[in-house]
Amino acid sequence: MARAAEDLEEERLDYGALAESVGFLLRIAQVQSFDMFFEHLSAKGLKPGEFTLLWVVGLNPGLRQGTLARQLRIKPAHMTKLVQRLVSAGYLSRQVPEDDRRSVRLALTPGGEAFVASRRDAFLQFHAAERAALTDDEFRQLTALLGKLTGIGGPT
Amino acid sequence: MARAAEDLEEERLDYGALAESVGFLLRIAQVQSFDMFFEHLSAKGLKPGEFTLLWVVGLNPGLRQGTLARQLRIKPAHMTKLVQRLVSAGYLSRQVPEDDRRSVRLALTPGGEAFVASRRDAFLQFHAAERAALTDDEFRQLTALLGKLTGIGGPT
DNA sequence: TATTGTTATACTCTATAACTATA
DNA sequence: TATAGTTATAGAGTATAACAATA
Repeated sequence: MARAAEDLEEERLDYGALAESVGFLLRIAQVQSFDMFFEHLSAKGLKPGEFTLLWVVGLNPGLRQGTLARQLRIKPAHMTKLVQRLVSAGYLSRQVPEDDRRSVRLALTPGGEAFVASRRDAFLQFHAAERAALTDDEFRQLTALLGKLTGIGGPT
Repeated sequence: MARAAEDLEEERLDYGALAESVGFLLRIAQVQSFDMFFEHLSAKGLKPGEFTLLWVVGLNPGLRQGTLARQLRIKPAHMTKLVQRLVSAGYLSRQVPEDDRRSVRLALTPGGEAFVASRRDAFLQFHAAERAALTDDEFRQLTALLGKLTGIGGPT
């Protein structure tokens, strides 16, 4: 080979079939997105996993812990620790219902409500920044396709 | 069991703006994809990160370690450990070039070549399984959009 | 001084399995 | 017996910062 200078090599590698691998592209895109999240929101004390959990519980109060774990693809063992952390922080409350005392139902505390509300704008702003790289059409296509892959969202 | 109520709760949560968040959907889709990767390929001793690295080095021999880290969005500190592991496994060789003795250039060993070659079919099969959930059109749209987001692939 | 890669520490998340308490 | 959640351990990946060698 030896046809390439170093900066050319920097710009465009040969990925072969990997360039058409959904899994690989998802991985790269997701890591980029996390970087962007931290750039925008780490100063506000937000972590993607924690904020997502609080957000979803806020919209679905009384949700069972296991249901949440399955929906967010978080492993039960990790969910336990995540919930403990957010309970300690005063954002989340746990309630064991009478009809099935094995389970745990989650809700935001007033402090949790306030925390989500105060970060809501920053989160939506980040959301908008992610859209910036795409046209409106592309954005709709992408969210629809990812929604189809994940079973989330779909026709709203 | 109050099965009806549980199924309903299980099926469709309210995600609010999160259902249209590219970052959130990427995260869920990517976790699913990793699960699928492990189902198909963990028996072959493949891990996504390691196989990707070997694959790309195989297609771009003499690649600099730092270039690879930036392209694959792997942090330098982690890249060092990843490379050490693959060198120990006998799949990767390191060479310090004369013209810049700070840098490291990577190539597959014969063992590494054989390893990638022997897993190539299983990897392409996994790749095909990921496509199965989408029509050809949707697949092309998705890879094109992710390619645009990541700067990988694009017009070949 | 800046860059390349290494080392070290800490944290997040995942994988797995054993455990409890309920059903 | 099965299910919901917990605990414990190991590992993969990331963030951060300090560091050595080289440019």
